Amino acid sequence: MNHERIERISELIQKRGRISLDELIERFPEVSSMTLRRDLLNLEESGVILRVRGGAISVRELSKKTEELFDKRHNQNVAAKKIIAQKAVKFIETEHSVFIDSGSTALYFVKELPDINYYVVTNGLSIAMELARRTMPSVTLIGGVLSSNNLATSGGMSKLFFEDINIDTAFLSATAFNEENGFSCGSQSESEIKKTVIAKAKKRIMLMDSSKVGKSMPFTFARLSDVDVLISDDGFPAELKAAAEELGISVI
Amino acid sequence: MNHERIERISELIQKRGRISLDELIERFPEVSSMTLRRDLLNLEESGVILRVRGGAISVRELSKKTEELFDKRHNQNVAAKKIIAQKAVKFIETEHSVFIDSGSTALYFVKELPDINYYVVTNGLSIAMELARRTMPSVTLIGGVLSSNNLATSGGMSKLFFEDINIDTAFLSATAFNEENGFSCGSQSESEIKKTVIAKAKKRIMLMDSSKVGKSMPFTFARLSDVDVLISDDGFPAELKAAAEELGISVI
DNA sequence: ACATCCTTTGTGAAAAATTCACATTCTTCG
DNA sequence: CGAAGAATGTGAATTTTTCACAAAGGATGT
Repeated sequence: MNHERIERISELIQKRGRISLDELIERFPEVSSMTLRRDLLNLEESGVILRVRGGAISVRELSKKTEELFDKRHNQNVAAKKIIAQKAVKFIETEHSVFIDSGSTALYFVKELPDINYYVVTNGLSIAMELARRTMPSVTLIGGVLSSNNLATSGGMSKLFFEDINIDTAFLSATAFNEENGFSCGSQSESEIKKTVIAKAKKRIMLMDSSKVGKSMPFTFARLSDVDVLISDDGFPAELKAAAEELGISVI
Repeated sequence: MNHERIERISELIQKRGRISLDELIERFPEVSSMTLRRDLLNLEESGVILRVRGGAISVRELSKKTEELFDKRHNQNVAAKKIIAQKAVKFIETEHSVFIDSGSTALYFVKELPDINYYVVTNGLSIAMELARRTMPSVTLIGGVLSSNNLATSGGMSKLFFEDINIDTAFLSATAFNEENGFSCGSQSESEIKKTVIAKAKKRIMLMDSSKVGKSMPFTFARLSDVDVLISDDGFPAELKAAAEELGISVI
């Protein structure tokens, strides 16, 4: 068995996610199709790939698929969130210290983040995990009690943390917004963190897809006037946009 | 398209992980094999399964495979770690406050943990994530700078955290141990946390598979005499066991 | 109720992919 | 060098999948 060829095939599949036998035959004209089949069988046995009709698929590719599936199930409005994320990335600058809130919109945001040098502070575990894969940004996690529904830390300890931290830009998210109650969320301790961040940050950017508008949650942590930039999607109500701009907020 | 049949097929595949077309034909004799094929095609398009020669495989099953693969690659000594984990679980008591170190042995440990009422403090993201799935234990995450190689927080902020925290039992892990340098690890800040924990905890339990013995890392955080219980696997050197027991440490 | 349209299902032939068994070539090692 | 064993090639046999079209079923509007 030619080990080098198998290795090359494996790499190819890892990189491309999926490959057809026909393409393998094209790329390795020096061996017969049967040999390539046997190579794939080999790789399948070692658990790296899965043979499917017509070729093979990388197991890693598959796990990515699972993630997407999971995403779709648990997150509404994926399209809107991705759009918001892309708009928000433009506000990232090198050498800046940024706070990133927990929440699923923020997760899409970090997925878009460039691999450049800045400092991230967050209370969201998923955010931290995602960023840990990168090389560049330094990530500081706010400590505290972990709430299992949103995988974010909060609580008295967390507030203590902020005393020594400076934040240039804060990317915040909210569970709900209406004109009467402003931006609100579902837990007291979470709202405390958000308040602290708002007080600390030089620039406050709110990421909120339009499905949150017109709703209300128990704990208000900010008014419209507390933010500097509001990023949303196409479904954002025009009258609210006007009202925000009246207050000097740029709505994107 | 019969939605109910497709649903039943999907469930079957989810439960069994994998199914052959022949078996489907047996289970659904009221429809033709072509229909079943079309059902599978459908499910594949919606991303739930993957069709392979002769049948189909659940995507979830595949991702489980990936995890195992990942485990094998990144963790040596899985068997030993599982054994250690099982032994360690016996030291958990309700209403206690326990610290769980970051590290892969600890991860196996939390997977074994019962779903009862106690308080967990940890600096390991994976640990926190795993526990967040459970209902019972309350999890407090130590804040600080996240190091991407072991997904643990550490640094000056972390130490501050411990001032208000009490720990009944600490489950610690080490990257290396030898008689000269004691228990050691690869980062200064990590060793600071471990030291703090050791100073705070009433009972100190070290989880260490035997492959770590006889090695040394740059930063020592504890001596043999600093721990109360040492949990390892069968490969643990008898003379070291004797030496530890001499010091009043119970070696399990 | 009936005709019409659309969707789902069934059928068997055609195509494609995969396996198999055996021949051949290439290595390696005594 | 020669024999044994591994790797590869070949073409036929087998299996699986696809395809195209027919039949059946169901909804809808007149």
